[in-house]
Amino acid sequence: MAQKPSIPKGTRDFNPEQVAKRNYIFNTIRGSFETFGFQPIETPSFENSDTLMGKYGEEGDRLIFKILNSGDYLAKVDEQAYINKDSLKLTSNISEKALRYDLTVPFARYVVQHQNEIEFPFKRYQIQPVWRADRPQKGRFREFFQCDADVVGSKSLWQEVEFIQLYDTVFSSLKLEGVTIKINNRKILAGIAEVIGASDKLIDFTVALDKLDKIGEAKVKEEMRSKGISEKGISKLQPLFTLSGSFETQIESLKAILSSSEEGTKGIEELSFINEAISELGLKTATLQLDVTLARGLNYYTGAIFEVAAPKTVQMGSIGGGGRYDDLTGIFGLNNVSGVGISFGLDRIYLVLEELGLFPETVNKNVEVLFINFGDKEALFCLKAIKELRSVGIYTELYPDTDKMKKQMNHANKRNIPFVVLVGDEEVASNKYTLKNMISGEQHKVTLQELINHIK
RNA sequence: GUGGUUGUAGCUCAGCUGGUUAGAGCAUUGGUUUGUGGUACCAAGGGUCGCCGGUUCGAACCCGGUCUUCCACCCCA
Repeated sequence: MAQKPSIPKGTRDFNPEQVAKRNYIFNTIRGSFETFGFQPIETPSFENSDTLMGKYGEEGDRLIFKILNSGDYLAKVDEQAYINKDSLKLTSNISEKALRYDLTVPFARYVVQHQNEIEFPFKRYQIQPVWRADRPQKGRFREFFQCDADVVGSKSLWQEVEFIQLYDTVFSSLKLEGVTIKINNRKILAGIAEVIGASDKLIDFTVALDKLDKIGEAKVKEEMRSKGISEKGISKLQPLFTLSGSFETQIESLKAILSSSEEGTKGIEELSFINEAISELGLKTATLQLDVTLARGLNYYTGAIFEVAAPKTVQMGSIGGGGRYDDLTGIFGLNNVSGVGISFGLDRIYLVLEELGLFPETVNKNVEVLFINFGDKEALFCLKAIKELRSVGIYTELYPDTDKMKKQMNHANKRNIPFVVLVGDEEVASNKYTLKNMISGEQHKVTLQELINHIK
């Protein structure tokens, strides 16, 4: 045998059943997006590098797939950078394009580029693959789909409220009950950093805080110390580590901690507004939870931050995330256009639904009738009938070759086709069809009309 | 990027401390049954043991490298 072909690390092939299941998720999400008033757009798989670089933090830049320039790409390389093995500089010399890393930044670029055609506020959704040069592990791939819905051009907190409802609607439609929608606000994180005198270390501080439920209080403090946050500041954080109770009680505790920070207080007001609205409106199956440790690495968020956790019975990272970004289009030259959006991780949702057995039986619409092929004369006779069946929407196939009956029947069996039609000399002569039910084994001679009625 | 783990037939896996022609189940193909599938029985085909190199009289097994799998970290959907 020739050398076995393979696909790159972190990528996957999908068989017909998997595609059917993925489409089920896509269709459910798309349906919800559209009922909430979002319209679809698509953007290219790859963008100019400078559109993407620097938007996801240092770590993000490393995980962006760069596309090698075409032609003699070494010709334009900076000699000095080459000699010094200066990868950073060399990269910008030999690569000017990169695969998209998420859908939010390309969307911001789209908004700026098409600002004169767009009627604001603009609600768009986008379902496309993204690529990350990450090490694969459970639920982490190098190519995966994101399903994003964003609104730009409105600062209203009602958008945040609607996005929480949208999450709830989608997961309820997928019968995935018990998800937790975690919410936080960047202003609160900034406020806390301000209070403890670590405003300049906001990122380090939030990254450490984010790990609280994973590595525990002691190690979080340790990490903060190693990042240069003062002991005095860390001690001020103490109330945070013991924060618990309902959304409202947590809000009250935060108010006390953040009373001296204008920004922090603003964040609290925003969260309260959203929580009160959701309490009034109710959620179908999801739970809204305040999580002050929720940070998310993407550094373009400025207001609300969302993350969705799968039900506790499954071990899976977040299955969705999002937030508000006030300045994203500003980077591309369009100021004062605030955006907020959420994302669904299709591939992870798939794994969760699979693990919990939540895919409906009927995702895969199968062929219903297979006509056995006895020869060219009979096949032509069959195709006339097949034409009729198909015209009334019955999924029908003719076995293409005049193989042995046993083989043809076996084929129907393997593919779980429920009905088989046999047409030989006898049937052609009498203008009838022998219809066999593959499950019961029964068979009858019927007319074309009876055949259709029986199957429909 | 760091650390660990995995790779034997199409699939799931055996293969003792290195020792002759590498096995099983399922799947495939043919037959018992040339107008009847699922069951049964019989038979056959299919592997340079991920790849490259090394140690050895001898390597699926030991060593090094590389790719791949899965996991933890980093980070994240």
